[in-house]
Amino acid sequence: MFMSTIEEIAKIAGVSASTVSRALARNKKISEHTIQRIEKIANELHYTPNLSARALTGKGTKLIGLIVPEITSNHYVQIVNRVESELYAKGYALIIGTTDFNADKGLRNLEVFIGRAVDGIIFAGDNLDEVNAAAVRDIIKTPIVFLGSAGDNTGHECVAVDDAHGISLLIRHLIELGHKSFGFIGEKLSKPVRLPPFQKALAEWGLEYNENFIKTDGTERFEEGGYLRMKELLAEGEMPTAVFATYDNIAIGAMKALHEAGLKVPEDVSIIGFDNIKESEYLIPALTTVFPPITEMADRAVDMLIEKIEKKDTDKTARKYTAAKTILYPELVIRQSTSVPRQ
Amino acid sequence: MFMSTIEEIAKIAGVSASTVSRALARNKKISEHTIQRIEKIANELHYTPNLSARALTGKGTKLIGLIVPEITSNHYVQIVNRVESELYAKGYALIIGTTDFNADKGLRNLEVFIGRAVDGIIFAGDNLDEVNAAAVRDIIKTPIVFLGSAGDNTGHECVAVDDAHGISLLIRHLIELGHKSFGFIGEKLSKPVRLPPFQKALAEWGLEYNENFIKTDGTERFEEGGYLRMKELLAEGEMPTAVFATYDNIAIGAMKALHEAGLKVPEDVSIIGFDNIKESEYLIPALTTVFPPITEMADRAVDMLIEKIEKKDTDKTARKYTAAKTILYPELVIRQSTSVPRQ
DNA sequence: AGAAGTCATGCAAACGTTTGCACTACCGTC
DNA sequence: GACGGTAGTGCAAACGTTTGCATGACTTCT
Repeated sequence: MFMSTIEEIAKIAGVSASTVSRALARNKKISEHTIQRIEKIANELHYTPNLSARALTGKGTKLIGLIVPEITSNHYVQIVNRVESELYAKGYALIIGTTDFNADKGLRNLEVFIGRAVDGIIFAGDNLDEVNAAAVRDIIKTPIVFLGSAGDNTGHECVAVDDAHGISLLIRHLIELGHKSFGFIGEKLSKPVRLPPFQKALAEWGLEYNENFIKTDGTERFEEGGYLRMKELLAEGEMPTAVFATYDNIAIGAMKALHEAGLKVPEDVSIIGFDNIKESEYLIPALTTVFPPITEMADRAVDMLIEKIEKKDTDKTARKYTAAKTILYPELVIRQSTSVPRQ
Repeated sequence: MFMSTIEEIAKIAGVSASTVSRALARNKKISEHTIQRIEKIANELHYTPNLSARALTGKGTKLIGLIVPEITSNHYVQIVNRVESELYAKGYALIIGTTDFNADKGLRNLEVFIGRAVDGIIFAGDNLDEVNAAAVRDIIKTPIVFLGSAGDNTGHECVAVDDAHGISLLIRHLIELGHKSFGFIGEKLSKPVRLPPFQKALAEWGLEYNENFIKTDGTERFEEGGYLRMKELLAEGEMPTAVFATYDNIAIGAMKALHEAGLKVPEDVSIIGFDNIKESEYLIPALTTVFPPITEMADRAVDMLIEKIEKKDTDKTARKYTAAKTILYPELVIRQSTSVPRQ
């Protein structure tokens, strides 16, 4: 039932395999009558083309590879989710791989995907340099688009969100409320993308940057990291009046630590997260957070990739990289976890 | 660089393609010396076998399809995550599809996967009947294992978690604390799997089952659904002393509603969730919840599938279905959202 | 009526791999 | 020195598609 071949259809229809192939592709050279007949048979047989065979003839696999650092955080879940549904709608299937923030694994994934003859690749990661992207671009014939933060400037085709913009929004909000001392919890990364803009924003407002208020260790374990780092901050005595957690999930842990210490959010300490995960609105207090346009990011990446694939399909000659870089901007969602500082 | 063929290697090595193929498979008929030489060349060329071609010869694609209802809830995220990493370790790649709880889409996914010649399929979903699993089993030659709740008894190869057991654990816990009236929020499903065991558990303890305390509408939107349903309960006046939310995310919304109504958890109302998402431990109060062994579920499913694939590989003759059904049991994680009822 | 054109279809090669079979050398044996 | 064995390798077919080219049957024009 499942898994019949073009040959079988041909036999039943009393025509040759080529005719079936063309009929199914609605090639104009085949008579309407034959097309109808063949389509009917194909349906009855639950015919699905063998994509491996098709791939071999250079017609593409309708397979897209998506590489993400990990898929348990809300951020990447949303991306995977959106990319999958967009791709499905366009008739592509999604194959995914994770890098665990590891450059080698990223490269291996790339090789694996290429061996599987994917039609295109979306490489997501805050840290585009994880893989030596420049090299990759030159080596790979498969269309690829990068998806990440706006930090890099390596000139690849990519869609990125400007974290720095979100962070300056958040600092401005805090400053307007009257805050003067700021903490930072999160982002223990080989190449941090949120800490530098944080420092820069502070500097722009002529604000003091207190090294002691920056906590990065162990924050790759989100809730736990946030909890532990906030406890550490608490133990050291001097406290900032506002703390920026680089992910909402870190903020959750941090708020727990504050609660246990008998401190109130936002009265004693204001907290801001990043991501706007779906739980944030329902936290107590509801979390003020930076909201990157994930859906749009995913859509753009998919569109760019598909366009690239189909363009490549037509003019196989020159594969020029019109290295387009789409930058998207996050918004600030103000809720109850921020207020004017005490006193 | 990437994407060289066996032919090219053969040319460089001065041997035939078949020799290269065998050398790369470490076939004993090829001299050790030749193997070394060919492997060296293959490495230099970054050779990756074209899996489409290999698939065509019946050697399998090393591709596994995973079908889930959706991938934004914590439960399925964890499953996808674990399945992916297990599979990666075993040299397989993962292709995923979502059904959106829709039987047709499930079937289409199945067809698509088969057309892509996946080596095996994991079909996850609380509701195994979404797809007429019995029919599927007979039709499909591709190894498949189901992953879901223990509700069904259609006799497929599957790994399931016994939700009912978790629910009886939870009811017992509540009863031991002294609760007498129980609410239920969640699960607007074509075939509910948690409500019946809930009712059954109540009956077993000779407890009254109050229809007014069961709220299911709109709970497919987790936080929001929980929030709205709890508000509804609150508005109706009479309140249970304990409420079971079928997902932790629903519990989060419910707790928010209670908070806004000025009610305290657990003093005024005890709340229990289901899933043990990573945020639960850090909620205020930390959430008591039923914890299904997701990691183990995923591992078992992968193991069963791979075993099935490789067994099928050896004895191609009989493909007998030793329809094994593995049942796993959830635990109850007791935290701060449950306590003795007031008065 | 024959040439030229159109339309529908078939043939066969190609894509990259695996594998049964055949072949060559070389070895040791009697 | 002919025979069988074995180790190493090549040939060619097969997997299911797609597609350029060839073919054959009509139609239409002159």
